[in-house]
Amino acid sequence: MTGERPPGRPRSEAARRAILVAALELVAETGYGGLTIEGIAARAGVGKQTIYRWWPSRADVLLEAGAAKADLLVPVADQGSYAADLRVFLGASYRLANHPQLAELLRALMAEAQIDAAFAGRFRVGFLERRRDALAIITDRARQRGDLPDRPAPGTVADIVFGTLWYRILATHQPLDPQLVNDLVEVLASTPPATPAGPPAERRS
Amino acid sequence: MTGERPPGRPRSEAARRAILVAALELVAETGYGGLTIEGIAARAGVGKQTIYRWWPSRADVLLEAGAAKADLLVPVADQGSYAADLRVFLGASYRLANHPQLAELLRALMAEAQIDAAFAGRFRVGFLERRRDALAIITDRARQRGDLPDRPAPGTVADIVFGTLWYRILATHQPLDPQLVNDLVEVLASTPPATPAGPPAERRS
Amino acid sequence: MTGERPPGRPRSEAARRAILVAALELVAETGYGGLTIEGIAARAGVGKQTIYRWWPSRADVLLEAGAAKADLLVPVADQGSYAADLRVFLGASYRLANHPQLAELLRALMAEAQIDAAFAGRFRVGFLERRRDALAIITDRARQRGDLPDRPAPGTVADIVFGTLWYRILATHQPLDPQLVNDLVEVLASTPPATPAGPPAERRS
Amino acid sequence: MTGERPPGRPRSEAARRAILVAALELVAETGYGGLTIEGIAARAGVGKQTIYRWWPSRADVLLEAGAAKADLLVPVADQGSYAADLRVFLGASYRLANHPQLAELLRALMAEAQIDAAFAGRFRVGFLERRRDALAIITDRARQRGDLPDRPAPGTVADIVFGTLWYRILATHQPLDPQLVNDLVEVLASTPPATPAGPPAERRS
DNA sequence: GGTTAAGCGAGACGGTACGTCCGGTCTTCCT
DNA sequence: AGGAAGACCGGACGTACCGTCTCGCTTAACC
Repeated sequence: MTGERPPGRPRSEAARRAILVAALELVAETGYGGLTIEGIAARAGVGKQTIYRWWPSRADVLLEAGAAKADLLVPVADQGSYAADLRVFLGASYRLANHPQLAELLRALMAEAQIDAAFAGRFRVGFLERRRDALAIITDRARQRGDLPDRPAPGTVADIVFGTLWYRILATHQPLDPQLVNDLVEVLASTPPATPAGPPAERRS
Repeated sequence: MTGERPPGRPRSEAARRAILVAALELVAETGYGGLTIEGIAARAGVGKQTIYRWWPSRADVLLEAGAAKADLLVPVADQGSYAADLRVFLGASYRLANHPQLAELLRALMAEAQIDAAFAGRFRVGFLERRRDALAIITDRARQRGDLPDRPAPGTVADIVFGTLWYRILATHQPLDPQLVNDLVEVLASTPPATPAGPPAERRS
Repeated sequence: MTGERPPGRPRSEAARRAILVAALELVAETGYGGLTIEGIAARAGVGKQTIYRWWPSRADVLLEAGAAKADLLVPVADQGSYAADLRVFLGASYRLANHPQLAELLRALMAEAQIDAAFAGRFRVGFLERRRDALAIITDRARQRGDLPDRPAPGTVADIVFGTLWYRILATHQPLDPQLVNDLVEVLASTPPATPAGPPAERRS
Repeated sequence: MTGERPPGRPRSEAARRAILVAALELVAETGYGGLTIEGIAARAGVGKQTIYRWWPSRADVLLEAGAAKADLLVPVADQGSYAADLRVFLGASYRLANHPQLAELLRALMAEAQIDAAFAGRFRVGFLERRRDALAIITDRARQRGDLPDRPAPGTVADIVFGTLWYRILATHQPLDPQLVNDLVEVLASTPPATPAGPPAERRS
């Protein structure tokens, strides 16, 4: 059976949680530049070795602390149309990124991915691709439904959507903006939010 | 007169250049994580103090080394239409970001901006805003010309264009892609590829 | 009765012996500086707790491993005269200390005694004083026999004899030397080699 | 010329002295087991690197701190006879070793020499051999003078003298003892301190 | 034959110090 | 006054062991 216990003292769930909480608090308070393994260990009341035993770097601690949240909090339920699905997905994503603490965490993860190539891989698999997969559910459904525009391929849609979101987080520090959601939905789903009748009147003057 | 020399020995141009070259080489060889002031100084045959005297951080050395290039190499000359202007701008930008050495430099700058708030400001003013200003020339010209779509506001266009570019650089490490340029131009300038009536003479990059 | 068994699982003699053997091997291979509780446990195939349960420190493991040997192997049988007794005692002691493995062990014990005061007490009682007691048998017998010089008191004799032995072990790493035994016997038992009248039958070692 | 300065900032004499003082204080207060590089650095107000730059180990700091003292404080001036020279030398040595602070230092050095073979070599050359050389001055003078007993060779005299001294320091912690000095002088120089007339009356009963 | 009690291998835990790296500052002489 | 050299104080790194603490599992004696 797979349920067998390995020998020896089992891992402390309390220590694991204390470490994740301490890391999130510290990155919110001091920024990623001020985040150190020693600081996390001290705040969590834990030996440094306990951190090194389970995570390869401080960024991996943050990754574990933050990865699940995005999955759980951004819905991909069917809203009846591609445009509606996209709008709900974008709105939830942007709302999430608007929590200062979470935005700081995302900045840290992306920064570390630029510095440490090994972490970049784990970040891609454990976070970025998961988010793309979530969006793929929406585009797949739209294709089956028949209301997916055929020119910006789903992969390009993901590049544009996540690119715009990340740019706001990393470069302008203003992730949320309802108007931006409207513009993206309009541009990608060709469905002006309030004017469903004459969509592309302003396309060419 | 402003042209008066301050007393004492003038700044060594040779040292300045050796430092910039050493920094670029090192960031290309070892990545930003392996870039240190001591390493730059050793490679450039320079005292550490000489670096600290003129730059606030290692990232600022890179910023000076790389900032001017983008300005010079991405043209904003009038191509006759908004779509054409955009296509040329995007193509040049993407081509630039496709140099591995330059992409590594951009990754380093964006990473440091997430870690060091003071540098983030200098990076915004010295690089990001300059790129947005370049794009603004194109949208301003399009507005005067009359072929600027009014729904995605110019600022949003910049978010989408640069967001997609940066996302490719930071997250997927595949910045250049002619198809992506096509899709963005189509989506933002409303030039469906199925409309051969338009002036897509410059489509081939 | 004292022979009653306490409840619970009895101490494992196999583990005890494995620990003593592992400690002796490791101290011989890596020196005392490379001897660790974790290393002993790993080599002996034993949990660390099993060592901590029975010995206060790694040095006490060595003490138990090596203490008995000296008692057993250095004879104090009556040789007929103080000089002869002394000669046999010294010869055996020096010969013992000439085993490299045992010398390394003695060095370790004396070193730890300088570092850990509590161990120093156990070392004195469990080793040093036992050796002095063995020598005291010889001096007592000489006093009763009447051939004990009265000026270097027995305690001083012990200081000189063991001092010289330990100095050779600790400082010069050349414990054994037949000529040294001769000199010490001559100096302490007043048997000038130039006086062939005396009973130097046992001179040749 | 040899007096040329190397380039760069010269070594700080203040830091060097602060480190030696801190090490001596700490070893006296906490014993060698409680002496750490970090503790020395903290007490001296010095970076750890400054210690590692100039000394290979904490014991070498103590060696430098203590080595010169013995040379300076134990006189080898001519007292007119071998016995008198020896008595003065022994008295000064024992008096020196009776300073608790210095005795603790000597214990630390000898202990470390048992643990670290590389340090043992430096200790021998930098301390032990120097002390033997000092004693050799006395035996050489005695030989020239003609009052050196010929049987315990000078090397053996050194083994006995320093052996007894070290044994008292390491094993009994009672280095000084005027009676011990008398006994050693008598035994090695065959000159009872107050009874120069009938030297060896009690030699054989 | 089940209960109780302790020893045992294993290994995670909170700590402390290690020896190294680098940051940013300073002190020296030279240009 | 700038610059090369390099020592300085400081702080975090990642590692090695310390001595302690759970775990599940023997291995006995006792009921």
